Amino acid sequence: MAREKTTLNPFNAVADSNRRQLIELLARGEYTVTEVVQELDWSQPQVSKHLSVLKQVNLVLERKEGRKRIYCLNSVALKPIHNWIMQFEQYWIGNLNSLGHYLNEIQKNED
Amino acid sequence: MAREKTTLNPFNAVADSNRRQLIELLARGEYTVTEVVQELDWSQPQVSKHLSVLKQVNLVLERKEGRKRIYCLNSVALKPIHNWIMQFEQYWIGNLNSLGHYLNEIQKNED
DNA sequence: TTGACATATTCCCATATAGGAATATATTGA
DNA sequence: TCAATATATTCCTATATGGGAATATGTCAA
Repeated sequence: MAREKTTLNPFNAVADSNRRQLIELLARGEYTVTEVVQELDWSQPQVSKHLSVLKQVNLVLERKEGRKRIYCLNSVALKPIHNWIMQFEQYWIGNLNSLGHYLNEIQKNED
Repeated sequence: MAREKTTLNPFNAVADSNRRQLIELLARGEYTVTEVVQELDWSQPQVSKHLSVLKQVNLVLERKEGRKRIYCLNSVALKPIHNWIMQFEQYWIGNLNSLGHYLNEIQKNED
């Protein structure tokens, strides 16, 4: 077997750092392919291809206007990642917050 | 070029659904390779290889005990994903929360 | 030392990229 | 119709998988 397809789900689509950068850009508003090309200094096919991957996992919305296509982030499609990562949030709160850690220790000693 | 290495960062390591499942298991405590094999019903090399990837991005901690190796989740290594995803949380709160949406509409009409 | 157990590593292969270059498609305006 | 603009697609290649099978490494116990 090979790796899972990048178009399988947001986890795979977002693994690529260029696509994360593109997502961050599109979070700021609507962009034309040409505008993305100018903003990120990528080649035009590179932009179109990355947008295509994001479109296939519903991470971007596409709108036609004349010969232009306008893209924007569909942030809701990031929720699966959010939901998955949130189940681990509890684990590092106790580990990193020194006050919390201190309080936990006190509580332990009170038992 | 090819895809980014799975061992480049947690984003790439976590893209694989099997590794996400393994992470969920290890969040529940300490596991031996053999115990993971039994729990997930994977082959032993498969488990060792996936653990190796997770180890290289610091997502698991490894401890030796006799001929056994005991692994557990290093949840803090998930924080980069958490941090990245949190910057988009604001966008779907307004979109999904119907009360929030309702209030936003009211506010609009007041202008 | 030897055998059994626990784990890691190597070898192999089908598969899927990402990016560059070239080209195709679609739309507009003259 | 034709040229220009905007975007998508195809072709190519180097690279990196993930899993199975086989094997190597390490450690214990008798």
